[in-house]
Amino acid sequence: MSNADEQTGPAVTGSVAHRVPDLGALELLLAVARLGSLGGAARELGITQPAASSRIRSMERQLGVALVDRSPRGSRLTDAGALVTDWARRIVEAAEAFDVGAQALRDRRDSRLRVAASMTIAEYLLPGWLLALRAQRPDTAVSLHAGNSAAVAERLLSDEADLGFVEGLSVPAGLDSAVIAHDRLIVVTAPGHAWARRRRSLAAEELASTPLILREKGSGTRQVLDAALGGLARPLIELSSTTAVKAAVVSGAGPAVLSELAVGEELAMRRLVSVPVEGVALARDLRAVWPTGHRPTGPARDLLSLTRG
Amino acid sequence: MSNADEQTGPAVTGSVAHRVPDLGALELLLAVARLGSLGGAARELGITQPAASSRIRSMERQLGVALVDRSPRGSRLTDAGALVTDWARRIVEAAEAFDVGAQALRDRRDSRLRVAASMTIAEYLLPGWLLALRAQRPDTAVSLHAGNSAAVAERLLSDEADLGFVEGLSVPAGLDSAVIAHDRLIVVTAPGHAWARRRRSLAAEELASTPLILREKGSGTRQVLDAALGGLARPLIELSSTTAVKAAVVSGAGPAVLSELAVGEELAMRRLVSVPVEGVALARDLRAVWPTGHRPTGPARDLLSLTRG
DNA sequence: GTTGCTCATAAACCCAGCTTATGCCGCCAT
DNA sequence: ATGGCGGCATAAGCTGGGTTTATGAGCAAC
Repeated sequence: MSNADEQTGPAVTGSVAHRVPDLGALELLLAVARLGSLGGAARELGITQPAASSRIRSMERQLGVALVDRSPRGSRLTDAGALVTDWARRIVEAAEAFDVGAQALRDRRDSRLRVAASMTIAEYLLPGWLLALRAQRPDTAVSLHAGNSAAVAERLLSDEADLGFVEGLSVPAGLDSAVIAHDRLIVVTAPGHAWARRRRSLAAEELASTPLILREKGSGTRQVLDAALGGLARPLIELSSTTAVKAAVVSGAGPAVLSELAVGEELAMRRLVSVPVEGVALARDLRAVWPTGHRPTGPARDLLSLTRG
Repeated sequence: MSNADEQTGPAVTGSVAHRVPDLGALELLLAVARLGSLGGAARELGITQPAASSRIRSMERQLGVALVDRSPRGSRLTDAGALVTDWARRIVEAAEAFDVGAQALRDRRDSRLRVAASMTIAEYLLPGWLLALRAQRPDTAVSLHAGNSAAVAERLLSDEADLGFVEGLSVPAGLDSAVIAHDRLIVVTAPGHAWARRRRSLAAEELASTPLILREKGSGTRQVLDAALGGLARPLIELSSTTAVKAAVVSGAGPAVLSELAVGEELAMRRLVSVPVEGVALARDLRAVWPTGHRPTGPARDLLSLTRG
């Protein structure tokens, strides 16, 4: 009760935006870490040195932690500052992916490369590819449309797109394709779930007989799973987005089957655990596609070669 | 030459912060997506409806994309809006991890749980654990210090910390421990590297005879690698941070050996590719540690149980 | 000493985002 | 039909955080 300025919600709940420095400040911090000087970082970002100084200072005040050791001949990160900078880098990287994706979403007539992609690929893979493409060919303007396989095929065939990406079992008619990667559906649980401690693989029938958290019928993921199990997947709940499914699994509601792409980050952070399965064909190809005979050239070729390495 | 406001750098280079909506706007967008109404989202975030309306509108103007379909009885995301929202969610999640980590870094005397952790664990794993802990026990104040194994041990033994986390081959004297996860060093290359296409495992001597991008001698990762290879690791370059090593590998400079934790996200996004190796012991345990005899209780026990699931 | 780098402080300015106050539209229950 | 309610948009006015310019002070190398 010593604090009076708290009327809504319990404890520290509330928008995180007021507790996290804005992107400009985080970017500035990364520049300071890299260049070893406030003024240098300021120059790189096109602001003046006092602006940088004040911004770092207000960030330290906001966080309640000293981030940089200033000296008359440069600035170095404190130990806490190094850790904060690492966490900040993840935010900025996510922002870069957002940026390059959002730029591609904007309909521009001058696009030199028009891409059509399935939702999953557009969401998880494409931003990384576009960043790599921008690094190689900085002035390639890209436009992006996301949709299901049929929509991708339609855009390609009506010459509204130069290159497409689809995931799934079959290639739409009229298109040539190249496999660029493999995706697997994997069984995931919260780290606390009994399956998380298994050492032996799960048998197919065990998976089929256990109620799972699933996407609604008709979703791509659900189709592949049902096909692999023979139409038997038993729902514990059905949810309408991959995000909702992930949240339910993390909260311990039960196991789910999701694309490796969708849960890669959660697995890396150990928020989810993957359970080995045997005897079920849960692999599917990710393919680049283009109209039959029209081999990608120019920017499309550049992007294609990036996706395959 | 049609643009006059361009004096430094080529093309669209420059701080991403001006091209990406700020965290508050992204959080608002997520709330709109979840609640299906601008006003509802505004209420949840504690602002007025016109503020939300104006903010979404200016975000749409900034991105040049319509995000929300407004109707007199609610708002739904457009297709592009759904994609943008997915990308935005990654930024906000990174910001939440930043927030919970930064709060723990602040030295607070009233902390009910004092944690000491190695850098790698503090950077990659701890924010997730702290978020889970906050979800379970919202009013547990946590403080965090990061350092090497010896520093962690010292803080525990001098009763400046209640629970520690270390990675490495041995447990410091005077501490009890529990293995909470396993980490492996893995060989990674850019997707374009020759090794990325290998199907057969790499032999130990092949790894030892190839120049690698390495952390400097004395780093934990380097020690484990040298031990596993018998002190033979041959440097192509030596860099002083994991981040720098990753950047070098992504840019195609050569292969490196890094902790699975450090590259998990890059692998998921296919920015890096892992190369299987055989005959080399690159595994190490991640351990929770505490002073011998003093089994963790209270908040420390809560956190410990989260880390093991 | 002088030059050149570093960072800090102070004062003035500007704009993004906020609130309050209003209006319009469509649905639903009376 | 006719309120009433919930949803969104517009307009006007305020505030504060981040910016710039201008200046000062510490330390190093010449």
